[in-house]
Amino acid sequence: MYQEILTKCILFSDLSKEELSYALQFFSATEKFYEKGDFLNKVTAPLKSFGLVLSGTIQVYMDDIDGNQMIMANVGEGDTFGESLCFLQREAPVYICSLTDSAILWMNTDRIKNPDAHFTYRDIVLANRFTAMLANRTLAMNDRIQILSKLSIRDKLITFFSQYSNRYGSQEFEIPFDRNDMATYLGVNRSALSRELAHMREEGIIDFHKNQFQIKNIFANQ
Amino acid sequence: MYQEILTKCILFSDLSKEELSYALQFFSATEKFYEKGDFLNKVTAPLKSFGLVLSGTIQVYMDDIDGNQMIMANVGEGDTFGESLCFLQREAPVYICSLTDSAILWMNTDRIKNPDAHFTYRDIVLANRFTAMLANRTLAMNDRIQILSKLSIRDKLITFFSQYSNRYGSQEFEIPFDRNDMATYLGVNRSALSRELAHMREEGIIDFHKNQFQIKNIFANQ
DNA sequence: TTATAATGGTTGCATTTGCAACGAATATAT
DNA sequence: ATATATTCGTTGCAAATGCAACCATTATAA
Repeated sequence: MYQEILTKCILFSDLSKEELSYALQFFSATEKFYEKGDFLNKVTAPLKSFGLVLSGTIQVYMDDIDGNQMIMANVGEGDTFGESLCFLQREAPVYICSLTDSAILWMNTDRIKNPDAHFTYRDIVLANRFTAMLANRTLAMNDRIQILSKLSIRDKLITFFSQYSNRYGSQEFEIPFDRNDMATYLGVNRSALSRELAHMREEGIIDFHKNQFQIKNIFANQ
Repeated sequence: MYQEILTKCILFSDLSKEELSYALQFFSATEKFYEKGDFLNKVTAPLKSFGLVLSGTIQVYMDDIDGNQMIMANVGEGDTFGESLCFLQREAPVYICSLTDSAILWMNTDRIKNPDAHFTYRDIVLANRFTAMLANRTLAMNDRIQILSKLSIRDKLITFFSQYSNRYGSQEFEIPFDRNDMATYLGVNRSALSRELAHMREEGIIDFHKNQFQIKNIFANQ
């Protein structure tokens, strides 16, 4: 049922039915269901598993030094969370909360970290897929850091748009955020973001409608 | 000669002489020397290796959409670069340039990605060390994203300081940046950073001398 | 020593941006 | 259908911050 979602994850993409079944077993995959508002972990214990969101949305956050909550990630369908902490068996004061009703596929890396004598070629391939997942994660985080490092909203937007444009090979693309999440991703205030988007549209640099954006002549001004 | 530097890298820490030798061979390690200003890669070709800086400092950057150069990383002694791109064999328009005279240990992940029939237990262990390196990298990038996501310089500094304080388990610590690099890391203007640091000192929240910082009562105000 | 470069602090100013409040439009639930 | 919640844009205002220019101090080189 969740087949399509699984195949979106690099761990399980392009596997035969038999291989998929083996992979799920290799990562000790078990499905669990949560209701809106449920907590997925105990803060006191280190993460023994990482998760793949099969349906719904979950949020990872930690308490800030001044008591506020720092949102670390909103994780939607097909995306994973906690891989690094799980692999490193690192303790971290993170809370994982289900924003909607959700289904999570919990997995662990025990078979990678504690290989037995029968570690086979396909085990190595699966371990490499896990590594590739982390590598992809660092590249995605790097993209975000590029954006966040820009000093002005305008520059952040230009970087953000050009990344999407490159990724899709097109001047026109849809982004997976609403304005609120977009502002969070860019690290700016929502209304200031709206204002800057309006300015850029006035200047003829971009056009947009809801999540659909079009780059017109981003190089022209500035 | 570079023994101490190697052992700082998770790939090579706590290895016997014999194991170290095997690890170097496993990653096809070869040393190369560069002069200040030398380029370490050809932009047109994908990265076939990742690097460990044995001495000196190198910089990774790419051309921005508007022709400016985006600095992606300053890599100092003992730190690595290009692991993700190398492992994924991903092409990316990055420039790698030596800021000083430098010595680089080039390595690759061929033995991980193309395991032969004799893939042994210690090969698995080394592959896992590589994975752990990536996992650590994502955690470090996450810390930086936490900081960059804050909207004010004050909040960025508070987050930055509390990370260091947690890491060293002390209210007093030394940071590895000069003011310029610190401003870049925090994603703010250097003089604005100096100004905010001065304010925080006036308010008795922190004290500092050069790279030596002391948190006094960061919780008090705000 | 002297000269030069690098580093860090200070400040005036213009601009940007966060913030709050509000309203319109749309979506969702009852 | 009606009510309610969500999303998005707009705007006035105050505060934060980028920017540039300058100076002091320290480090480095000649």
